[in-house]
Amino acid sequence: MGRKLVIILGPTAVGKTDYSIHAALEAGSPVISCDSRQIFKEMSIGTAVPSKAQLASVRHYFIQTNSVTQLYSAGQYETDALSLIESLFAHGHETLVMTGGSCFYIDAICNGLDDVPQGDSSLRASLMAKLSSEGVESLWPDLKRLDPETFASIELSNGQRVVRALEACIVSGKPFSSFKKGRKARRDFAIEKIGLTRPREELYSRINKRVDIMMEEGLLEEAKSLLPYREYTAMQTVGYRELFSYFDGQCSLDEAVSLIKLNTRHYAKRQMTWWRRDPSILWKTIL
RNA sequence: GGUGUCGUAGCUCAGGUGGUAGAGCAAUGGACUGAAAAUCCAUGUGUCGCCGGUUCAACUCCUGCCGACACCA
Repeated sequence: MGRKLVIILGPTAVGKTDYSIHAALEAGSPVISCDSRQIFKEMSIGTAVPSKAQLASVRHYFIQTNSVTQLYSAGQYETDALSLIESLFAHGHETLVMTGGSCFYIDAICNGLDDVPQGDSSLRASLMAKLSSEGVESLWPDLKRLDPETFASIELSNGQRVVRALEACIVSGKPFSSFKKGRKARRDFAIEKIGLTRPREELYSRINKRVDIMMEEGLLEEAKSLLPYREYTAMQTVGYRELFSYFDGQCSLDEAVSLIKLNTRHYAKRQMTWWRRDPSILWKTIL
């Protein structure tokens, strides 16, 4: 048999951690995490990082290795994870287990991202400033001029997308769309996707319960200690932003907790929407 | 017991000189090429509390009843 990457995916709180540890032990593989938030060392309770015991049972990668103070991205993850995967295969592994719920990151590993230039932080900052003060519409003329193709194809009301496209056009002097190859990257290993799922009602009640447990475990204190970092993009994370607004006096603690549950449910729903269109996923219902 | 206000979508509430109703949130569906736990888009039929009356027509006006709240006893 050839080299194979098994990706265990599924909505938040479905039960990926336990499942992937078992799968990894069986395959003699470490667990390669594919989670855009568990990668940050500052957060642990709110991101449901694996427990110490779980981490001790199998070698994990990309768990709490980076700082929220440093921008991380799907592109960065693609590079980092691919090189790790290559080296693990080179050291004799035949099957590797990856797990996580970050759809875009998983996609980057499976299909690759095109090589699109990134704007520097000051360019992005100025575009973002214009976005928030004058609205998306104010960015349209520039995008239309620099990249009519993208202008015609993206959701123009999505400010983040417009800024991203515009920033690529400006730094490169070429249209954002010209960087898109329109074909998937080739990987020299097989990919098998296993999707974990549960009946929606049950998933939602697991989410609600997990948030209560997080609060018991001290999420409030953790969030308070992270207040100094709140401006970093990585802190735009469910479980923290709601508590930040509680600290600001914008809502009661109960309201903040309810909002965490709600936003987590919304997140799970978006994850399912993303994966629903992927026919290559082998779904397993956990009961 | 009396008086008053209210009773409209899962929730909070709009509305109409009488022509069977609409917002926010929730919920559901969707998008997604370096912020992705982010960001964005779409979808609103519900005995307008119940029974009767007036009317061509009542959720809207009127009688009564039930329920909630407030005040007075």
